[in-house]
Amino acid sequence: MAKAQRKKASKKDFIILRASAMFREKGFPATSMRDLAEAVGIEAASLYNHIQSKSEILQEIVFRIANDCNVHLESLDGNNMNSTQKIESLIRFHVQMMLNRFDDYTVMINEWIHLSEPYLTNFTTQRRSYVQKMEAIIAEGITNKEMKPVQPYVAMLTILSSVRGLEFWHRSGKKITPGSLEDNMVTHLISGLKKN
Amino acid sequence: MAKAQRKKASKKDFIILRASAMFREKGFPATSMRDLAEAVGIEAASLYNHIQSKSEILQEIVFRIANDCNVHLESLDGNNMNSTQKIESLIRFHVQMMLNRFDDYTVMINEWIHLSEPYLTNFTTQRRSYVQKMEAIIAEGITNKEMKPVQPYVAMLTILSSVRGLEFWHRSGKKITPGSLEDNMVTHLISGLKKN
DNA sequence: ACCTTAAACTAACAGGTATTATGGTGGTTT
DNA sequence: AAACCACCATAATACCTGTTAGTTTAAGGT
Repeated sequence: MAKAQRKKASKKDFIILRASAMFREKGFPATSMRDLAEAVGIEAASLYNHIQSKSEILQEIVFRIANDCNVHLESLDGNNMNSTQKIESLIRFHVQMMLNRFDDYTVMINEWIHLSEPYLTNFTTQRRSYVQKMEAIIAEGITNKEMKPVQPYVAMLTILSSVRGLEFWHRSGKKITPGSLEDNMVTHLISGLKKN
Repeated sequence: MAKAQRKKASKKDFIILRASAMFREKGFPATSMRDLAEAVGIEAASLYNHIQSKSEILQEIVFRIANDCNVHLESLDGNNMNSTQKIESLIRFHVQMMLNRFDDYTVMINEWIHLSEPYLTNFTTQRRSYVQKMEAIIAEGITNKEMKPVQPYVAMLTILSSVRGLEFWHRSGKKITPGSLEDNMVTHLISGLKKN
């Protein structure tokens, strides 16, 4: 039974894997269950032996990633880093998420709006909490005189949006290594934030 | 006749106006012609007295904005600004586009992928040309030792993506004036780029 | 009063949507 | 050998999709 369950979970995971790639490429509404079924290699109706609905697939993709982001943010609390170090850790974490889990991360960022209730409200609430904590770190950095007196909200937006933009780097054939990409980004965003 | 033509153009513009708002909120594929017709105040079939297809609406929205961006970029050539000033002008232009023509600009950024051929290829070609010119300005700034030796491609992505992120500012109820938003953004992005 | 014209309507089409019901197959457990 | 179960396909449901055809309404010009 344990084996059977493992096998079932793995097929479901495979479906979600393919769905994630298609949702990223074409968007959630433009991806049909027939498209997805073909990519998986079965008929559309057979998908429903493994998943409950199209919506459920999106939920799994989005909340897996969202959870991991929250866990990382919480992990910053214990360490005795200064504000700048915390923000740098945050940038590096998001860049790595974007690079290592490209489909899932991009789907979360671009397709969350197609979540159905109550998941939609749940997500926006979580996100508001997340960005507020991030703003608090920046505000702290300004108080400590580590950072320029910018609006924390604008700085937060700039940082998260820059990571989001890596979606295009991924599509283009640029031959820049992930490491140098990460460093470039940190340089630009952190040195723009720090007081000199 | 001139009057009739003006009147027809104005109704078509009204349809596109409403479509732009709906495409931004729900995305192009998730917006139905019946939804749009209801927002306009007529039946779905009646839309076709003014437009040729759903696709045409998207084309008009996207290429109007794209054209304006190209015109601004070309206008930078004549002036004798240094690289930093050019990039600053570019940032301010895009921020203002995002703030003043929010729906259209956001639709261009998020929904261009749903253009049909040959418009899709046309758009991506135009965009590649645009970003290459922008990278050239940054590369020039690095050669002139105005700017840090970052990868021009990464800096370009960071800047354009940051503007894209203002989409969330617009949704949220933050009470930051457009002017201070623009200045904050320029400060963060330019000072992160400049050599000190 | 008649003709034209723009722009709205209703009805319909051909195809696509997610999803459910049903029945069969092949392998595993009892 | 019998019962079970995961897994797939086929067929069908009820509805939504962009779009076309044909008709009606209303206003403007002669």
